Amino acid sequence: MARSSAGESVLTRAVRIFEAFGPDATTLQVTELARRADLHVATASRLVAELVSHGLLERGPEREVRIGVRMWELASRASPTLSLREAAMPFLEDLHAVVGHSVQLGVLDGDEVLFVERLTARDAVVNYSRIAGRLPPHITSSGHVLLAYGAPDLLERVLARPLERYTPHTVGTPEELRASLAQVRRQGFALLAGHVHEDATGIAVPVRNGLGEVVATMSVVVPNDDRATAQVPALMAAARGVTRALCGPRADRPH
Amino acid sequence: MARSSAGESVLTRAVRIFEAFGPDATTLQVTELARRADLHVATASRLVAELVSHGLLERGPEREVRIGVRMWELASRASPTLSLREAAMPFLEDLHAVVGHSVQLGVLDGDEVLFVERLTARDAVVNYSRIAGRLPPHITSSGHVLLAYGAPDLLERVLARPLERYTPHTVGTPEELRASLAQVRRQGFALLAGHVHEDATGIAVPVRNGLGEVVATMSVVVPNDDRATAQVPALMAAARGVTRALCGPRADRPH
DNA sequence: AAGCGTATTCTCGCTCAATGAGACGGGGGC
DNA sequence: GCCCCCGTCTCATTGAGCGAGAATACGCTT
Repeated sequence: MARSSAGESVLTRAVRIFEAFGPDATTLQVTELARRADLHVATASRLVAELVSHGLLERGPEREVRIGVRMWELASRASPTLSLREAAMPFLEDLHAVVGHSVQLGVLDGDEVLFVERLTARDAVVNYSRIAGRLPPHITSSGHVLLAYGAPDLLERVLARPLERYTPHTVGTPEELRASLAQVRRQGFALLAGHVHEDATGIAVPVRNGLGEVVATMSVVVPNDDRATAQVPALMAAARGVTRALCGPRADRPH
Repeated sequence: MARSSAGESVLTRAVRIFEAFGPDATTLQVTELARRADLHVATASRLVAELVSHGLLERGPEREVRIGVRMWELASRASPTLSLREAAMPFLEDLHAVVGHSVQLGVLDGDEVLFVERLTARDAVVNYSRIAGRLPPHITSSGHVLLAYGAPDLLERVLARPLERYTPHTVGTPEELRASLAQVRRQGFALLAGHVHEDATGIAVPVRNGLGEVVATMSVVVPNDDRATAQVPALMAAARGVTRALCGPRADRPH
C-alpha cells in the first residue's frame, strides 16, 4: 500500500497537522494528532518526526507534541502582519494606557476578522478575542468597519450565510447589517453595544495606509455606559498615528 | 527526470523556501526565491503555488511572493512562545513606560537568543534586536543571563566557537565570558555597557517559571551612563510579575 | 517479575506525487 | 520585430511517501 488514497500532497497533510493545534489543544499526543488530522498514525508519527527535526514542532517530556518556536520565527521574520503590528504598537500601547480597557488590532482575512494584536486589561469587561483568533465580521465592531470599507463582494459573501446572533443585540438580518454599515461610513467608526457579549461595547475605527485604503482596524472593548462614545477621538487619533507610521518618514497625508 | 537528486523531502524544501525570506527580503520573485532556496525554478513555482493555496504564502500585484497571514496564524494559535509573550506583555508595557527605552523579551533557542517581543522607544539609543531575530548569546545581556543559568553543555558549545567582538567592549575570550557569567549569577542580572553597540547598555534579568527554572529573559537597552543600574529593580520586579503570571492563579512562590 | 493495554515507531512492498528539462506564453525594453 | 527574462506548463521518470502490520516502549497492576 502506498500513497494516500485521497492523492493528498505532503504539504496539505502538514498544514492539517498544524491546524490540529489550537488554544484549547496546545499539546497533542501523536495518536490524537493523527485522529484530528485524519491521518494514519504511522504517517502522523513520521510527519511529526520530520517537522520536529525542522523545529516546526517540538516534543515534551511525555511525548506530547506542540508548535515549535521555529514555526513562529519563520512566520514572523518577514511577515507583513507583524510589520503592521509593529507600526501600530506604540499607538496601541498609548491607547491601552489611556482607555484602560482591552485594545485590539484586526485585519480582514478571507471573510473574517483576524486579530493580530490584543492588549488586555486587568479589569477588562470581557475578552472575547484572542491573538491569532477569528470572529465573524457581522458581530464585532472591527468586523463592521472592515465590511463598511471593504469590497462589495465581501459583504455579499457575508450576507450569503446566516447571520448568527451571539446576543439579542447582535445584527441578525441583512437590513440591520446594511444600516449599521451605512452608519459606520457616515460616522467614521463603529460602536456596537452588547453585540458579542451583553456587558461589553466594542468601538472600532479604520486604519488606513498611505493610499487611503483601509488595511486594518483598531478597536477597544469597554463597559456598556454613556461614556463609551468618549473613547472615539482617542481611537481615531491612534489610528491616524498608525497611518503615519505606515507611510514611513514621509509627510502626513492631508485628511 | 523525477525526484530530487539530493533525495530531499517536500517539507525540507518548503522550509528552505520560508527561510529565504527575512527582514531584508520581505518579498521575493519566484526566480529569486528559487535561487535562494536552491531549487529549480519550475519546482519553486509549483511549491509556491501550493503554499499560496494554503495561505502560507501570498502573492502581490507584481507577482511578488511574501509570507502569508495563515503562516503566522498557525504559528500563533497554540504557540508556547506566544503564551509566554502574552503573560509577559503587561509587565513589558509597564516597564516600557517606566524606563522609557526599548524593552525586550528573549528566549534561548538552540545556542542563540531569540527575541520574542520588543517594545521600542521613540528616543531609543539604538535598536539592535528585532522581533523574531537572533543574536549570539555572548554579546548581549540577554544572552549572558541565559548562559549563566543555562545547562553547562550550552556554554561549552558557545565556547567551542570563536567569540566574535561587535565592539571593543564585547566579551571576546572564554575567560572574560566565564567571569561575566559568574558575576551574573552573583548579582542576579547582567549589565553590559557597549557590548553590542558602543552607545548602549543592555541590562537583563532572568524570568523564571513556577518551578524556578529560567525560561526567558527580560532586558532593556538604555544609554551608557551612571544611571543605568537604577533600572535593575524595575526589571526584577517586572520579571517577578511574569513569573507570577506564568504560574496562573496559584499563590506566589516563596523567593 | 510478569502480564496487559496503550501508544508510538519501525519495516517494507508498493505506487503515484514530485521532479526538472525543456517548451511555451507574457511582458518589457530597444 | 527581436531579444531577454520570468514564470508556468508538459511529461517521462522515479524514489519519497504511504499504511498495514510487526516490533518496541512505557506505564500500570497484580
